[in-house]
Amino acid sequence: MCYNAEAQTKASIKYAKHKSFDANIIKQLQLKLDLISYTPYYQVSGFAHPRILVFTDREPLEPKLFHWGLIPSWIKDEEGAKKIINQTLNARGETIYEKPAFRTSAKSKRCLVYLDAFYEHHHLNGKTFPFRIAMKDDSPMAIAGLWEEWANPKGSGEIISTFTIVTTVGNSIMAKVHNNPKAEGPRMPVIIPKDKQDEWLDIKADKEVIQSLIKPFDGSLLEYHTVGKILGKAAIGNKPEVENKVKYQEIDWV
DNA sequence: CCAGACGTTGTT
DNA sequence: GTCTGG
DNA sequence: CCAGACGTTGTT
DNA sequence: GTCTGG
Repeated sequence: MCYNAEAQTKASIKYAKHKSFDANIIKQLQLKLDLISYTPYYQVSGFAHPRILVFTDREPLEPKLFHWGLIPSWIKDEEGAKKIINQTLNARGETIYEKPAFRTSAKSKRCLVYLDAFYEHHHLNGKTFPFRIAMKDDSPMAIAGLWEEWANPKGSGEIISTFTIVTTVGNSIMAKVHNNPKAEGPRMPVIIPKDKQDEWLDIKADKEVIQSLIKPFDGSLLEYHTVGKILGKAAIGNKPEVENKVKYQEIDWV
C-alpha cells in the first residue's frame, strides 16, 4: 500500500504555514525548492525512488530531499542497496521497533512526508482501476515516515539519505477501494492529524506515544475517485491532469 | 561457530 | 499461473 | 504494489 | 549492526 504518490510542493508550503513559520521562512523554503530544482510530482511511483521533500525530527524546520525507499545503514554494497530499496518503500507500523531495517529509525529518525494524495488500484474482473485518495478539504496529508543515511563502504563516502512510509490497518475506504485479492488485509499509510504532527517528530517521544499515533486515519475526512491509467504503457505520466476524475463503465459507485 | 538475512502488499 | 522489473 | 514477460534461431 | 538458522 502506498507506492504511488502526489507530492507537489504545495503540501509542504501549507505545512510551513500551519507551523506558523513567518513569511521570511516560507520565502526561504520556496527559494530552497528553486535552488534544488524540486520537481513537483503529480504522480510518481515509489519504485522510481524519487527524491521527495521530508521534514525530519532532527531538523523539523529544514526540509530535506530524500530518496523514497529506505536503505539501512548496515547495507554492505550497491547490490544490497538496490535489492532492499524496492522492499522498504513501506514499513509496517506494527513492527517498526522490531525489524532490523527500521528499528533504529523508529527510535530516533522519524519524519513527515507531506503528500497531496496517494494512488491505489481497485481490482474487478481481472482488471485494475486507479483511484486517487486525498483529504476532502484539500489539506496536505502528513504521512508518517522513517529515514536513514547510508554510505557505501566501498564507495566515495557520499551519504545517501532515504525514507520509508509507515503503514497501518486500512480503514473502511481502503477496504472498498484497494481490493487486491492477493493481499493479506487492508493497509493504508499512517496519516498524522495536525495536532499530533509535532509528537511524531519529537525526538524525546517514547515508544508508547509513537505507537499510539500509528492507526488508521478517519475515512470520513478523505475523498476518492477514479483517475486515468497511472502505470504501464498507457500511463498518463507526471502531468497535472493525472489527478482528474476519469469515469469507468465498470465502476458505478464513484 | 559462520553464513545469511534483514521487506512490503486487501482473502469480499 | 508465476516470476521479475520498476 | 502492478505490468509485463514467459522462447528460439546465425546478424540489420 | 544484530539476529536466526544450520
